[in-house]
Formats: sequence, structure tokens, C-alpha cells
Amino acid sequence: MAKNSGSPTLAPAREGKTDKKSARTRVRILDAAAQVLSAKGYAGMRLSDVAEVAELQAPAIYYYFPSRDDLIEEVMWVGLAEMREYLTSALAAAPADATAMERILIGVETHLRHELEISDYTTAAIRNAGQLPDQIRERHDAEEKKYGAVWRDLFKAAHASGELRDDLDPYLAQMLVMGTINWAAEWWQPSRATIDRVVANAQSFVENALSPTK
Amino acid sequence: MAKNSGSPTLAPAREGKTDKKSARTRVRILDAAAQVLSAKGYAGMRLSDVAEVAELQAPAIYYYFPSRDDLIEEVMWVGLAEMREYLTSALAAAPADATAMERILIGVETHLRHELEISDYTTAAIRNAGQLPDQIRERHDAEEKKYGAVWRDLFKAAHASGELRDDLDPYLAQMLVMGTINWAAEWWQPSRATIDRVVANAQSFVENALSPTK
DNA sequence: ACATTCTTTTAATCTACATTAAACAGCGAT
DNA sequence: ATCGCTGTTTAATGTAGATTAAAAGAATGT
Repeated sequence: MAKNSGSPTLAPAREGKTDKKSARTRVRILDAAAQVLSAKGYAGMRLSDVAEVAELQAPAIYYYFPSRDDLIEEVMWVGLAEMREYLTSALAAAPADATAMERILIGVETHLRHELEISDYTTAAIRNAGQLPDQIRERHDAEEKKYGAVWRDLFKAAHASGELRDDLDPYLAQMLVMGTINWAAEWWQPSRATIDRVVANAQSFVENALSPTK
Repeated sequence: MAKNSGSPTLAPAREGKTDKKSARTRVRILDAAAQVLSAKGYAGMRLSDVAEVAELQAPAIYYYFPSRDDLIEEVMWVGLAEMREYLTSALAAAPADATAMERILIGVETHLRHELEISDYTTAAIRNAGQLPDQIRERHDAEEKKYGAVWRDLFKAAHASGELRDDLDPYLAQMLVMGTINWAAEWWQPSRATIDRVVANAQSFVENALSPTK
């Protein structure tokens, strides 16, 4: 059930630390929190569980995070923020003459790969987005809006260039695509299909879902 | 935020009661629980919150449900079970010569309409499916499997009759479609689009996503 | 009016965490 | 070998919230 490979390298931006030794512990706690948060939910995430997964004692967490809520806030934020970084840099790397649809398919791939690799962060974010106390929710909502905006532009462009079937509302089309790819974190298991296969199927699915029939 | 219109008429099957007066209170509690469960999650659902929404005192809940977990189990179950009933009866009502794709689109419509109408039950089920204690999870998983099986048959049929593009894996295609429609409960708001519009867009989206390009 | 069964309320319990306090261990520099 | 800092542990503390007990309050039939 533990699915966190990568390093949420973004996180420590706030602190001025570029250390290595204890910074690793911090990440270990963050990963553990993502895992437990995803499995038990906002209210169900016990610090003792996080501690167990991170292999230390609960109060040690307070050395790195001022409170349980701060820890949760960071988990909720990391997945999304990283996701947006990946997406924007992937789009930036695309050839300048890429069509809107090609860009959307890049988005599908980037989103899926990142989502499935750090799925604890993703499912934590998905399942708990609605359950957060207002204070925590703010930062998360802001980040989510930023991420959504990137996608919105892609769909606007596709609509403008006639790459979107005209019986589809661009906003609804975007939401339907987001569902297609977000939901993957809920069902995907390495044993059922490789990430490559999922990506290929999703791209084909989305492209045909959106494109006008010639 | 309160979105429960219909009557989870299925529920009292277990008890031998066909009453009216207090049965209404029971439903009120169930609806309230769905709402709170969807908003706060399994661990975050306080009986006092449920009580407040249902407009009674917390201990009164114990008159109708043996424990918090039993209440939750029933909420998790009702949405799914009703959904399957709707789906199977809608499919049964379809003309005998309906194509596999037509049946899938019936499924899309049925699922979306039911989901968006009783969305508290749906989002509760979606968000908490992974967070339940094993005991509760069982019944839910069983029901989920039954529901998934209905869909699986639809996709098998579509695959067999060549109505599914052959670069799509039937299993993955099913999951992608489920994502498209399940996710709607997370973003849909009556203010953004009517249910009819959502249904129409989703059907068009799914049909083109799946159908071979002639 | 009264007994009986349903329904709901207020007043105790009891336990599981988050958080805080206090103490301990490693370790580099002096 | 001792000081001071970083990181971690064990031992309190406090509170929220599920559950249970006991007591009212309706409703219904007689």
C-alpha cells in the first residue's frame, strides 16, 4: 500500500534549509502522512500511525511540523504543486507548433504518470479536498485553481481552433477529462496494467472523445 | 450543501417495519449521515453533527441504529444498491435490439442522474470507500463488485460486437468511463449546468471515446 | 383517565488521541 | 571532558466525542 517513490523536493521551500540528514526524516514523515491520510482521511489520520510508518515516535513529528494540521496542509499541497510544475514544464518543452489537442494529450500523460507515481499524495488530495477545515482548504483551493487554469487554457485553445467537437461545452469537456484521469488513482494497480498502457489508452480515449468526427 | 431529495426506500429491508411516522425519522438520520459523511469523512463524522442536521439529539440515533458504524455502513450501501437497481431496471426497459453502445449510454445517463440527485450518498461512498474499517468495507465491496459486473458485461458485449475501438482494452475503457461519470459528483453544481446538459455532454463524450472511427 | 409501548431527552462514563513537558542521546567545536 | 546544538524519546495533561443509563414525553389503545 505504500506508493511513494519520488521526493517531494518542493516542500522545504519555506524553511531556509538545504540540509540532507534531517531533511530526509522530514520527507519520511511527509510520505508517511500522505499514505495514512489517503487511507484514513483527514480526521482519521492519527499521528501515532504516521509515526509508525515513518519509524519514529509521534512527538518527534512536532520537531518538524508545528501541528498536525500543518503537516496535513503540506501533504495536500505538495501533490498538486508538483503536478502543476510537471505539467507546465512538459508543455513548455513541447514543440512550438504543437496543436491544442497534442498539448491536451501531453497533459493527460503528464498528469497520469505523476498521479500514479505519487498516488498517496493524489488520493489524499482527492479524497480529502472536501473534508478540510476552512483554513487548510484555502491554500489547497488556490493551488487547485492554478492547476485548473492551465487546463482551462488548453481547452479554450482547442475550442478556438476547432479541435473540440461542437456539441461539447469546453468547461464540461474539461471536467469529463479530469474525471477520466483523476479517477485512475482510485482503481489503478500495477498488477492490472502498466502505466504505459494506461497512458496509451487514456490518450486514445480522450482524443476521440473530444475530436470532431471528420 | 444538502442534496438529498429522494427516499432511500431500499434501506429498511432488514427490519420488518413498514411504518411511516418514525420511519421518516430514520430516513432523516440516514440523509443527515450521508451529508456529514460526505463532508467530513468516515472518522470525521460526529454523531452530534448528524443529530444537528437531522434535528434531534445524538443519543436518539441509537434508537434507530445500533452503532455509529452500522449507520455508516448503511449509508455507504444505500447509494450503491439503489444505483444498481436503477441501472438494471433501465437496461431491462431498453428495447431488446438496443446495441451495446446504446446500452452503455443508458448506463451513463442512469448513473449520472442518480448520482447527481443523491450526491451526498455518492460522494460519501466515493470518498470513504478506501477509509472504512474492514468489517464495514466487506458489504460495500460486495455491492460495488455487483455494480461493476453489470458494467463489465456491457463492455464485453461492446467489445464482442466490434463497437469498441480495438486500441482500447475493455477493462481500461470501463475504468476510464467510470471515472468520467463518477467524478461528476465532485465538480457538478446546479449553477454551472443542468443535469440534462451534463448527461448530453457525457454521452457524446463517451460514445466518441469508445466507438471505432469509421 | 390509565397502562403500555414507542420516541426522545438530559446526565453520567470512558477512552482515545493531540499536544506539551521534561529528560536523554549524539556530536562537533573548543 | 565539557558546552551547546540537533534530534528523539518517555511521561504527563486535557479534551472531545461515542456510548450507556436514567428519566421524561408523546402516542395509542382500553
